[in-house]
Amino acid sequence: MVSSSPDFVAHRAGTARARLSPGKLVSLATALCLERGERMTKSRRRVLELLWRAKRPLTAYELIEVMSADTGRPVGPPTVYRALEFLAAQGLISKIQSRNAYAPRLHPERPSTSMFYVCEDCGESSELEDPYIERLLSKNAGALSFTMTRPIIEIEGKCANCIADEKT
Amino acid sequence: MVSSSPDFVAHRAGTARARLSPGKLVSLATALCLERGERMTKSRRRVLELLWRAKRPLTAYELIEVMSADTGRPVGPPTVYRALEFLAAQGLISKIQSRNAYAPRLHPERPSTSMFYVCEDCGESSELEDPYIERLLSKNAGALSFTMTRPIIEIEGKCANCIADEKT
DNA sequence: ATAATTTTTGTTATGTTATAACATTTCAAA
DNA sequence: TTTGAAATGTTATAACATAACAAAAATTAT
Repeated sequence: MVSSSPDFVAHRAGTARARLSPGKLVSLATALCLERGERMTKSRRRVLELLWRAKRPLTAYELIEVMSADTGRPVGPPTVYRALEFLAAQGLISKIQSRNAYAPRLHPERPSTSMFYVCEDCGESSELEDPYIERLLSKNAGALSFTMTRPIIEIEGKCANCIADEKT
Repeated sequence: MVSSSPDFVAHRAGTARARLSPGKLVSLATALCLERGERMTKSRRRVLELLWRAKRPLTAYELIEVMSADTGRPVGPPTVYRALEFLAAQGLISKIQSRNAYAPRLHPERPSTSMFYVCEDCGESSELEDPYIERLLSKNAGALSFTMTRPIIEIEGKCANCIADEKT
């Protein structure tokens, strides 16, 4: 994993939600937690905000680096992994399995599954929801007498920018 | 990761190919490699066979253990990872990202993408192909000006056996 | 056949990702 | 304001994966 420090630009996205400011997003997330009787603590908030501001999904250790720099003291892996686990359980983020990295979900208030289009060159990811595909997958599961609980859909490929760059 | 030793029973599958004997499968794989000017060497063959015989996807370190026991001498991680890399490049296996484990592909001769239904209780996986879903994903990619090269589709849930067990 | 070249494997070391276990602190309810 | 539950800090280690280079095996050219 390359260890350059993350730049802070909004995620690319297929929906309006992508344009929420970090503050707004954190407010929304906090409200969701409140509704659910969960606590949006300092490190959880910080992790969510860092993921939201990042240009691409970040690894746990990238978060650890930034948060350690933040506080001037070393932050242990469990701190970050616990925050990630919590945020994922609340549907606020998803793990990008193919990169061992974590991305914020654009519509945490929705139960529907996020699909991620991940550029194999630059690592940027775009999130999309497609309930129709989700239903098809669930239907296929049925044919196997399998009960679907959590689809993981990650599309590797190249983003428009990287394709353009290749041609120059 | 639990480290119990793998049992050797055929993968569950949605197609006839699942019933190929390990010998037949290895022959087919060898033939494919030959066509392509690639070599099916001893450790590659052994890894493929172990994955084919296993009841569920195996981790690299499970393979290392078995192969070390096989030969009476320690097998290093690079040996296994290199074989896995080769087999994946030939379309003979897929990595199950959500479990850091590896499964054989039922139809290595086909270019189409495999989807894996993975039981979160017992770890068994069933493979399915669905060109229609693949086309939908590719179409969505287009809407993002994204060129799809490799979809990763893993469905977590519960297999029929584990659901039945729960009810007893 | 044998030298030269390429591919594969062996070996050692290390890098990266993630969790276990237990002490301490924080927070909210009683 | 105690008390109990949840969250965090800290240390250690487990689990997953690759880099770098030496040795061996297979392939090709001579």
